[in-house]
Amino acid sequence: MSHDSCLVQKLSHYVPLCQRSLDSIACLEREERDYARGAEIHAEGDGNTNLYVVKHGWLYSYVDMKDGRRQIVEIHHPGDIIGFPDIAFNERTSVLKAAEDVYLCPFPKKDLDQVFTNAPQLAALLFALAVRNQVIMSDFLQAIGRMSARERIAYFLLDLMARLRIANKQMSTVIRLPLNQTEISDVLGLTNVYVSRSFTALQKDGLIRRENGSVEVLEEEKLVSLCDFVDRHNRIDTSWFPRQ
Amino acid sequence: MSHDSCLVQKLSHYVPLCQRSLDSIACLEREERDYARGAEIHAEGDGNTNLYVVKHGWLYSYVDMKDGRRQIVEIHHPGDIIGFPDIAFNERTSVLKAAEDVYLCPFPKKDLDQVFTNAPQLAALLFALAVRNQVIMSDFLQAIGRMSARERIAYFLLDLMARLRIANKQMSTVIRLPLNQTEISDVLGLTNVYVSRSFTALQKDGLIRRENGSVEVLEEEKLVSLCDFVDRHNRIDTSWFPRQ
DNA sequence: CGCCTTATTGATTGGTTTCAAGACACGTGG
DNA sequence: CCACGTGTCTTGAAACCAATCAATAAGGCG
Repeated sequence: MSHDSCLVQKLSHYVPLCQRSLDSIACLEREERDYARGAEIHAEGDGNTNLYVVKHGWLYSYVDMKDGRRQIVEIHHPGDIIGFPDIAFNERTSVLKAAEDVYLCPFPKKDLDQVFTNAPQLAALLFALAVRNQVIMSDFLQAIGRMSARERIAYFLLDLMARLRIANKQMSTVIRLPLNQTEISDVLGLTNVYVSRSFTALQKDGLIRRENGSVEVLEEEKLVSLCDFVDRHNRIDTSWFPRQ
Repeated sequence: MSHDSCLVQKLSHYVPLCQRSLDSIACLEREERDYARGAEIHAEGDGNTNLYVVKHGWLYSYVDMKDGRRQIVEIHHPGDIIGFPDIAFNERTSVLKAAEDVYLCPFPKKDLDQVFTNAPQLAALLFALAVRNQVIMSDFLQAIGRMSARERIAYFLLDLMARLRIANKQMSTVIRLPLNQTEISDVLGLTNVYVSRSFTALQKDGLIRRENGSVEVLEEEKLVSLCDFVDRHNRIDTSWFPRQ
C-alpha cells in the first residue's frame, strides 16, 4: 500500500526516508474521501482541524476580495499536503476548491506533534519544504509585481511543469490544464480577457500550442529566458538534516 | 544576557519557551558582528552556510531582475532570523543589504539539526512561523496583484506596524522608516515616482502625516478598510505543539 | 435544438510608467 | 559664508499596458 502513496513518492524525491518517517506518513493517509469538481471542501473562516493529502486531481485555494475579485494563492497537485500555511491559525485563511474530481486523505492537525517528537528527519524535511516555499513565493511575487502579462503566463506554465516533474520525471511537454482562463487570471492577477490575449500572442509566436484543455510547450528555453525562470522545485539541500 | 535577546523576546510572544528551547536559541547567538548602512552582507549565488539573528537595525533582501529593476522580497527587523527561506538551497537566492547600521549574530545552518533532535517545541514553533509566513506572503501577493498604488502603500504601513508591535507592544502610531521611496517602490512593485504621488495623496486625505524619515498613521481604521488588512502577526495557534 | 460555460475580439478608458525638470536638504571644501 | 555636488523627493506631460465594457464565436451537454 505505502509504495503507491504519491506523498511518499514526492518526499522520497528529496531524501531517502527512514522507517520512522515512513511510519509517520502512513498514519496521515488512513482515511480517503472523494469530492466532485467544483466542490468547496472548506471556506474561509472555517475551523481548521484537518489537513489533506492529495491522492488524485487538482485543487486550488483562493481568497475573495472586497471588490469581488479573487486571488488564487495555491494550486494543489497529487502528492501535495494541503493546509500547512493555515496550521498557525485557528481559522482557514482561504477557500479550498476542487478544480476537477478529486480524492483526498484528511488527517487531524494534532497528528503533527508525533512527527516532531518521533520523526526528526521528516520534521526537518517538512520544514525545509515550508521555507523553500517562501522562495518560490518570492519568485512568484516578482512575476506578479514586475512582469508583463505574457511573461506571467510563461512563468505560470514553467512553474507548473517544474512541479509536475517531481512526481513524473518523464513528463512530456504537454501539460493537461484543468483550469479555465478566469481561474488562471485569478492566479496571475490579470483578467480573463488578457489571459486570452496573452495566450494567443504566445501561440502566434510559436512558443506554445493549445488544444482543448492542454498546452504544449514548444520552445521551453525561450519561455525560460522570457521570464528568467529558475526551477526551485527539483533539488533541496538536505545536508544539515539530523541523521538517524 | 539571554533575557535581553530580542529573538527570545519575539519567540516568547507566541509560547512560553521550555529550557531546551532556550538552550538551543542561546547557542545561535554566540557571535556578534557590525555592518554599516548600505553594506551587502551576502550576494545572490553566494554559498549559504550562515543564518543571522538581527540584534539591531533594519535590513532587506532583494533580487535583481534582468530588466535592471529589483524586487525587495523581505524586510528584516530586530529579533528576526534571516536566511530560513534559503536553507533548502546551496546558494543564496537574494542579496542581503543593511538599510542602516546593524548588528547581527551569524550562526551556521548546521546548528539547526540540534533544534530538531533536542528541542521539538522550538522546532514546531519555527515550523509554525515558517508556514504562517506563507499566509503573510499570500496576503501580500493579493496586495501586489490586485490593489492600487494607494492601497498597497496602506498595506505596507499596516504590515510594518503589525510586525513592529510584536517586539514593542506599546508602539505609538509613528513609524520610523529607514527606507527611501525607491526602496519602498521595490517592495511594492511600483515606481519611486508613484510611491511619492501615492504618499502625497494619502497625506492630502488626512490618513497619514510624514516628517523626515517617519510616518505617522492618523487614521488606522481607514487604512485598514482601504486595503482590507488582516493582522496575521499577533497570534498563532500552538495547541498542536508537542508538549514537554 | 437550445442552454450554458468558456474563449475570442474590438473599442474605449484609466492607472501607472516613463521621461524630464525642478525643489529641497545636507555635507564638503574653498 | 557661499558654491557645489549628491541624494531624495516632487511635479508635469506623454505614452502604454492592462482593465473594462460589450458583442460574437465555439463547444459540451441535456
